[in-house]
Amino acid sequence: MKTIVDVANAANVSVATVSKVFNGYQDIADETREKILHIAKDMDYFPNHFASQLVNGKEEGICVILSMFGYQVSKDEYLVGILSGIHSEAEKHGLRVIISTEKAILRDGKNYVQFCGSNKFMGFIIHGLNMSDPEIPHLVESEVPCVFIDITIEGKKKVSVTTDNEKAAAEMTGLLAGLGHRHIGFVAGSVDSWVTPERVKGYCRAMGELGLNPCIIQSDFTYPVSYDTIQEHILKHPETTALFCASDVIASAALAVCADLGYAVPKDISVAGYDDLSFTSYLRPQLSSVAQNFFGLGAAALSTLISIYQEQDPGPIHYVPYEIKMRQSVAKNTRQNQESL
Amino acid sequence: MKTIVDVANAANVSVATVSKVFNGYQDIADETREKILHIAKDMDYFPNHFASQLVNGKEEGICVILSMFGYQVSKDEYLVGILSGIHSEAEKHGLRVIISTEKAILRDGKNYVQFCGSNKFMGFIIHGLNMSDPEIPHLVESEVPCVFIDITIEGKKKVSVTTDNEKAAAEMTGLLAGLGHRHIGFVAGSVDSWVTPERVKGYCRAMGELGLNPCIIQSDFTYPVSYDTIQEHILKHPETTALFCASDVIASAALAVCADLGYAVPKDISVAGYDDLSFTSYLRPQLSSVAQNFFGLGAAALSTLISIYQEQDPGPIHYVPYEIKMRQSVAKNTRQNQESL
DNA sequence: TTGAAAGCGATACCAC
DNA sequence: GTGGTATCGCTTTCAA
Repeated sequence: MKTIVDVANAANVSVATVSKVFNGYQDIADETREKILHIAKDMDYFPNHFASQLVNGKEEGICVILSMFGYQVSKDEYLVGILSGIHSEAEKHGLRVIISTEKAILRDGKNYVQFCGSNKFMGFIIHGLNMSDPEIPHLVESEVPCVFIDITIEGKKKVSVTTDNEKAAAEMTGLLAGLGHRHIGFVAGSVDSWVTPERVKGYCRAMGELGLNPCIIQSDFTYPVSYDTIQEHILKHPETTALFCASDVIASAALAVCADLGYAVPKDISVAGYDDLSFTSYLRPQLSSVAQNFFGLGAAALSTLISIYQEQDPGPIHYVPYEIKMRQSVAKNTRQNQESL
Repeated sequence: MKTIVDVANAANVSVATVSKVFNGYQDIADETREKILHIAKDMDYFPNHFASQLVNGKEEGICVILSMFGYQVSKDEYLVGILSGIHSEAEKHGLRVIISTEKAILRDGKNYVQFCGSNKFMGFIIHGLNMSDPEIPHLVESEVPCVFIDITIEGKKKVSVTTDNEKAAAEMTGLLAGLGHRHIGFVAGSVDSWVTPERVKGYCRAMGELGLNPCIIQSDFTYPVSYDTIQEHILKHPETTALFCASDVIASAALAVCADLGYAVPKDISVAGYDDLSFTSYLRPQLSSVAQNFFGLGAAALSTLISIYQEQDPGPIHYVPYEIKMRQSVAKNTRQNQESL
């Protein structure tokens, strides 16, 4: 690989001059600049990033920690949305983004704080964090800027970015009730997920305010478990006229259960999902859902990280707007089992 | 941030000793090593990555170029599969991976070759390349190791990694024909995608070998366009008993068209997709599909890149095995319009 | 407008 | 076992 010395020699100037050209200094003769630029391009020279970083020590990278990355299982579309949002925003600021897993960071016996310092990162964006990781407390106590997606963690220079799950769940519940539904079941996702209690809370609050009895159907985020759980529930509670599911995958299972049990959606049962992944509109009936803005979540995570890094205080939590999409799978309640009225 | 000097001072040793401890040298007294390690951890010191890189110049990073990243539109689940595979493999080799877009690389007037050299990357993994990019020819002519996913490009240290689209399409076509289908339509994706002609070729070859008339329905990879195109075709060609779609999204549209037109799937029409994204099993009927191994594609891309980098010659193209998943949406042809027999 | 030279932080060879 | 120091490639101040 060519170095600045090679370019300087070829151009018959000093390395200082070459350096100045690449760093936008204006006190260089146009002729000299052109010559240097031309020669550099010709030999595919560009300043060694490590050497530059070493001397002018400005951090210009951020690290995204994706716990579940590197495993066969992780193939969820929303991750692409988040990453895409992060990149889009990073591009605007000229920041480079490194995606890593805990395992990769922790190798060689180092911890997150050391890793950040060693690489001069502005901070971390963390998603899907495994809270049992013993190194996390140390990170949280440090002053390393961190943005957590979909989980709240308190600490200095620590901010959470998420959808307002409680509000969204409450709103969807209200909409279902507004369509005349009284027996609205909520199919909850995994208990160990941070978003689960939030969504349950919103649902329960809304039901309470409406004077309705909440009914939680505890499932997880997988299709097969959801299918079985929902089927069992419907058989036991035929009075159910609406199912609000904590994810679109769960909602797909609900749709399948209804079809297999001979219930028409939305005529007999209304079904709503959460996330609004792209396949929801491929389903028949098309799924109503709480649309999370994953791209926005990623973009917000990055811009929040920048502001923490710049010593601003954006507050402990930042909500990214959601949108409720009503499609074919939800309709007015037409069944007459509204004994609670 | 603390430097090696701070640690050396605190431990009352020289910087050389500290350096040796962090580089696994064995000629250090256990006692000294422990002391240094302890002090370092205590002040969250870890060798500055840029300084280390500068002196021992071993490249240990690879760059993934994702053209369509950073845009709202890209939210396809398969990207996560590919990235996940790349990361999984990178972790094994202790390589760091940088994900970037052309735009981010090309800023400051540099090109791909310069970017690679400046960052001491082992090479690039490129997906979704925009071939009209004027800088690409220069990269291809260079000796920079590159692995292209789903596109073939010839050049020194240039290898393609892909699913054998032609073979897979031919195989699926053969399976459909084996079930008695004679009028098998192929719904093709965007013409400007590299995989499209490959899949068309496989389909046509199989049809030809079976003595059947190929019938290409030209669409793109979007749902709405596919819906309209397929609907039009079915109305014009009611003899069609099977639709082989170039993607699962297209196949979802086909399923919807059939439902809306009153055709039962698979009784009246069989439908097959391509990709096997996770939502295919949420559909009713569950979609038969050519399952691409996206994780494997990513992992293979990285290991191939390593071998090119090491001056091995893995050949111009590497195929990652696919799998054909037969589910509910495909069945034996029961219609009697087999006039071509 | 250009260049000499002092570092940036870490590594590794060579003495001791 | 430990330490002195040249060196990696580049940036930037200061002089010329």
